[in-house]
Amino acid sequence: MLNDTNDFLYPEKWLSKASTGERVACELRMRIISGLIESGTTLSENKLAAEYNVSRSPIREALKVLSNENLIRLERMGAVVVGLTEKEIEEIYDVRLLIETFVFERLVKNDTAQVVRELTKIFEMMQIAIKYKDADEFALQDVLFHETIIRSINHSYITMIWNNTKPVMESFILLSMRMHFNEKYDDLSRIMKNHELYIDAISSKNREIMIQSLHQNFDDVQGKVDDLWMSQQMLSKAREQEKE
Amino acid sequence: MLNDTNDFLYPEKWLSKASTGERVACELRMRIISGLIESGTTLSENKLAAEYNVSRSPIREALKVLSNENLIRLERMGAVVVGLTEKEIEEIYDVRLLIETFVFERLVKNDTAQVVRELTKIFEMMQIAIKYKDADEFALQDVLFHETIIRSINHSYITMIWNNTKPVMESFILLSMRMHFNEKYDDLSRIMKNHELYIDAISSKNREIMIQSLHQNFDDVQGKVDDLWMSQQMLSKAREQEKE
DNA sequence: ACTATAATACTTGTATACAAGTATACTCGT
DNA sequence: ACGAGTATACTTGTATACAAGTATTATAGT
Repeated sequence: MLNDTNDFLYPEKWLSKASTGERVACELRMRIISGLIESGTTLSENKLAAEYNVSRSPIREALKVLSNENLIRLERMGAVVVGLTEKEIEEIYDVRLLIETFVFERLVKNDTAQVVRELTKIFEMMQIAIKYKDADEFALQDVLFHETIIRSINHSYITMIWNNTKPVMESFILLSMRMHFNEKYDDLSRIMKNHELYIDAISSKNREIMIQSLHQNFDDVQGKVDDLWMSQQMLSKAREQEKE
Repeated sequence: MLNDTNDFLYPEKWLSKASTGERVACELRMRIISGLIESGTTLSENKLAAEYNVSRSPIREALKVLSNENLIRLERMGAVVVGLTEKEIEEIYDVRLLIETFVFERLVKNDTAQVVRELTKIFEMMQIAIKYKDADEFALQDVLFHETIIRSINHSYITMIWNNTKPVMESFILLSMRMHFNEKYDDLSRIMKNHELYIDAISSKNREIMIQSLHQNFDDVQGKVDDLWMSQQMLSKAREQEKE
């Protein structure tokens, strides 16, 4: 109905106790970021409600959420899809760099034993995810890793920023991981190395290592951008074929 | 009905083409930040709808907004007011410092003539607001000043952060300005001096001056925190008297 | 007096209904 | 053929209705 080849892009198991509105938001987000819904498209509440077989209430809720995330622009008549270009991806990582730097400066003033413990656990979960080639789980843990760092300083407004950027980041990483999880083991080991570096930096409170790992992050992002671009290409090709 | 002595805290003229939901959000925000609605209170959609004589739809919308701003926590039964303590105010200014520093680093790479022009205009508007003792207008222009700086670099996610922090900041500054506008002319001139410094820093692209003005900002905030505290005291006294 | 259970009153989430406004398309007059 | 104006089909914003679930209170049994 929505898309013959791939009804739901967002893992349903992550939506166990989510409301209809959240589900729609997650699904729409994935469809926008993956390029399945092209930038510039105008979405109508009624059409979406019909498409997803729900009422306008949850649709409105979802659109508000996506609007907060800068994925759509709520206009007088319809919601215009903004989408995620390379520029936006760079910008979202600007923000992550910004807040993670801030968080690090706070972290080094406190006892980091607890957070290091948590991060190590997540790190090991990521290894298991790799072992069983579970791209979705890996993406989930990857995002959780950074979330754990950010939330550890109990800064309500930094947490707020994270909450607003997380969904887009999560969807983006999810798509990217699905794309190259099975082939590019080199990249994965590089990502794991970098996460190890993060833990080291926090554990030793060493600013130099932190800067190094943040920089490596940028390289990872570049890879992810390429992946997303590939993903969007593939999806649009699939769509073309569907039309035929 | 809402409050015998002061029906609306948020300037109605700023809500000319706002929806009911936005109005409710603005009003509730002011009531929470001013301390009229105490932290820990549980708000119910039905009660709010009855109180404001509107349906639950705009109330729900407003609560979602306030939840995004960390002023309330949406729980299973009711929305719990978090409020704005000194800690949160410090944190919101952490964020502003963070993003304004980031913006400055971007700004110095571009031509700043246009933004300097805009800032100068706003600066003059602020002077007029002082001249006519219009605290609300002054607060509006003050917020607009920073918004202009932040939006000037066209960074969608930095703008997003601004959009999410702006309402709280605006309400906070509004209350603070109303509190001491008539007495403390010294503070006002200090604020104006600081804004002049901001313009100088951007105009000359001088990092030293920028840091100086950002630091002065902190002093201003300290004053504002005192004002808010005073304001909350006064309002709660007024409430006590009302009860008698 | 106290506990367990049942009834009740409240909560949110979703669906539907309605009103006001806007863009599109069509018709009529020239 | 073409422009003005109207009709129509859409849009959102708000109100209301309903359903499912939760906390509270009252009641009954011991």
